[in-house]
Amino acid sequence: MDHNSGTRQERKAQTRRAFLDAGLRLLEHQNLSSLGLRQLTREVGVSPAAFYRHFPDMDGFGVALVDEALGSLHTTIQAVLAQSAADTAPDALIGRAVSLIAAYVDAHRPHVRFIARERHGGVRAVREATAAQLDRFTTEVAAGLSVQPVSSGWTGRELAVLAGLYVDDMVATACALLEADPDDPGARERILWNARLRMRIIGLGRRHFLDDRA
Amino acid sequence: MDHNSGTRQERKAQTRRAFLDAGLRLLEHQNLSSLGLRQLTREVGVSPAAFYRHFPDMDGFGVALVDEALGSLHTTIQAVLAQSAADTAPDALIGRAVSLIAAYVDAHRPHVRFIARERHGGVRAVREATAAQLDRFTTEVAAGLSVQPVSSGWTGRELAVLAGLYVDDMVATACALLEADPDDPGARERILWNARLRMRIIGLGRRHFLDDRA
DNA sequence: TGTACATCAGTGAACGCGCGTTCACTGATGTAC
DNA sequence: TGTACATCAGTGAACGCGCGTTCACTGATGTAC
Repeated sequence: MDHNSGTRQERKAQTRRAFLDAGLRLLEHQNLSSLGLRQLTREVGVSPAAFYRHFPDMDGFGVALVDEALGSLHTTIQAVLAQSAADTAPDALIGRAVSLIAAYVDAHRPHVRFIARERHGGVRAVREATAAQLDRFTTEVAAGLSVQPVSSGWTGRELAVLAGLYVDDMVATACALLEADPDDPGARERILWNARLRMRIIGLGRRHFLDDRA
Repeated sequence: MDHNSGTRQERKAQTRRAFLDAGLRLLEHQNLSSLGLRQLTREVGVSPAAFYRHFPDMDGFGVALVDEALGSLHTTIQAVLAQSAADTAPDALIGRAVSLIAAYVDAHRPHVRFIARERHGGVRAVREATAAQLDRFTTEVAAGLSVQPVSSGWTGRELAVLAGLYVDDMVATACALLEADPDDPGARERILWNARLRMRIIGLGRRHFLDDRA
């Protein structure tokens, strides 16, 4: 560790942060289950045994990373949904949502990479933690959709499915942005164009859902 | 190896198959990048060095598994698309597509698990092989959609996006089926109900796309 | 058909290496008086 | 404020272990004559 400052518990929190940052750095190019404890402590600059002062084992470390990566997104999503509730133009909302995803991927690339990689990865505890966070997003989006006039006549279950479709679509777009070839400047724009079209198609289906049922 | 039969090259092919099967078995519960060569050869019942007679390294083994898991799906998808071209009722197609996914997941659970796990996993060669196969699916679905009357007026690019949306949606449904709690008999039906509703929403968006543009 | 040689899938021993975990420890920070 | 004791984040050495890769080998199968 560097010569840190602050109280003992502040120093401890700093080291914990260093573990999380080092983990995200290393996990850009490998799976959690192939990340070694010694490799991690080497990157942090700390002895192997120090790890156990902060996490029970690698699984526990992974769960901490999930909360780190997705925990802060809830408030952001709430904000976008609140804006959309006050807005009538559907295409404006689509643009805003897609921009939000692009900005989040740009600003938190290692976090998104980690979630994409471990969402279906080999560590059960991490899969479950990720699923729990994504379920929360779906619930929040469903709540946001339900207050819009277009949603009258939809059952709660149908709205939940629609919200899940949006969330999965956003996750797919985030993954596509991750894999985009950085040497091809058009790739990114193409993905965003595709993302807007996809949301537009889903939105159209949403608006004509009741006509179809009637 | 057991006392195999056949010519020398047939025996070799049998051992290769045993490697792939053992790999799929072990990869139900771990990542490719944490699968050890010795662990794999132990499962096959062969000496560690034998591995190198069949694959250059673990990455090469992973790529072989991708082709194994997705290669055979193309003909199946072609068949469903051909049926759908001769069919006018859109809901019949949805039911057929969802049933196809459910049947494929049931029959090839380890393959699907492997793809879900390694699609965004830590091995670049495997990610690229998976992406290539899924791109082929998207192209095939786009071709299938383009011959339907509903698609007149759509540009090739728009059709490709729509096909990508369908493919991603099917992958998401397959993953959901994998994670379904086997102790909850209703979970499976709930997922299939959701999948049909999602496809219905997308299909509705598709049908009203041109009205919207006009 | 029988014989002599070539091929090559699988063997088993050996190598050096980095792994996760444990343990008693150190010494700076915190606390009670 | 000063002193004596408690806490606890981080250390460093030690352990046994399984890893990937190499190598010369064996012996059954294949081939040429």
